[in-house]
Amino acid sequence: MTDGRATRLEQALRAAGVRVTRQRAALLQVIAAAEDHPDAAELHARAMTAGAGVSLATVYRTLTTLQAQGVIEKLEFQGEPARWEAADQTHHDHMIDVDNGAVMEFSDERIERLQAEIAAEMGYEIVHHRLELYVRRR
Amino acid sequence: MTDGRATRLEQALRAAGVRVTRQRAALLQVIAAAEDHPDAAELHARAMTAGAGVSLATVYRTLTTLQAQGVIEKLEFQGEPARWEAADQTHHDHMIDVDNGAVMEFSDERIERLQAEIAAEMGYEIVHHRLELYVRRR
DNA sequence: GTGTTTGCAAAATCTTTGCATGACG
DNA sequence: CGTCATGCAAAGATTTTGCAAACAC
Repeated sequence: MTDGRATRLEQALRAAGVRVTRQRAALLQVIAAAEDHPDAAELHARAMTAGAGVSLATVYRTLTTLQAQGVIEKLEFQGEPARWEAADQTHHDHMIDVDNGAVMEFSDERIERLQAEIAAEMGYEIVHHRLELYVRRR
Repeated sequence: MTDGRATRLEQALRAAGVRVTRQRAALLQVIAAAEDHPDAAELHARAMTAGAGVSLATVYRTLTTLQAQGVIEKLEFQGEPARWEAADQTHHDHMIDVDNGAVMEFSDERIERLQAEIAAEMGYEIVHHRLELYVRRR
């Protein structure tokens, strides 16, 4: 079975002048399959396990490229290496369990609205934002 | 004129078993005087300019210590070295102008409340959080 | 074909650390 | 004085980059 989403993505990338190399295709697969939030080293390991020869340098370059294309998003939690997630979902923020490192997603349009209001009041518009809740089970 | 705040802080540190060395006193001064959000290298430079001999390693160790004491807070904006600010103010979040790097502070109790609500609904309590708005003038 | 992308290894950046020496309380 | 802190230099961790060879379109 062919992965429809990956194929569509590849076409979009080509249309944007980004070459879909064997390495990039492999990383797209790995990212699409990820249900967590892996960092560069982890993505590299998964691509290698999947049989795709890719260098870590290429992983980094590819992540930058895919981010510029809006295909993936970069997450930078406190003091950890950057993590990545597919951007094909609806917007959400993250909640991190400080005891076990679990990362959960949540979204709240009231908060989104308030952020936009606050920025507007100060004469700005939001380009992007970052909201992370570091939490503990109660 | 003596700096009342710095003196009180030093007493609190000593009470907590933290020695107030010449280097730490100098850094406390520099941090108290800072009206911006300097990183370790910048704090080091300011301390040196002020005539205090301090090594960069000590600056890093001191920042870690002061953070553990709740005296300062660590800010980690996207892809920059960590910045620091005195913790003696009321809680606030940050807004960063993506065009010129200016960092502004803001606070909104409605957002704070919503965050706590969301965490509670999922069975968690907030240990700390991070909210950054990357903005552009409109 | 030809301009992009890759791999490798080296470098860059920021931060931490081991160990002998110095100094705070 | 005993213990904690400092300085130095070396190491760590993550990410970036120069350059020649390989590849996508």
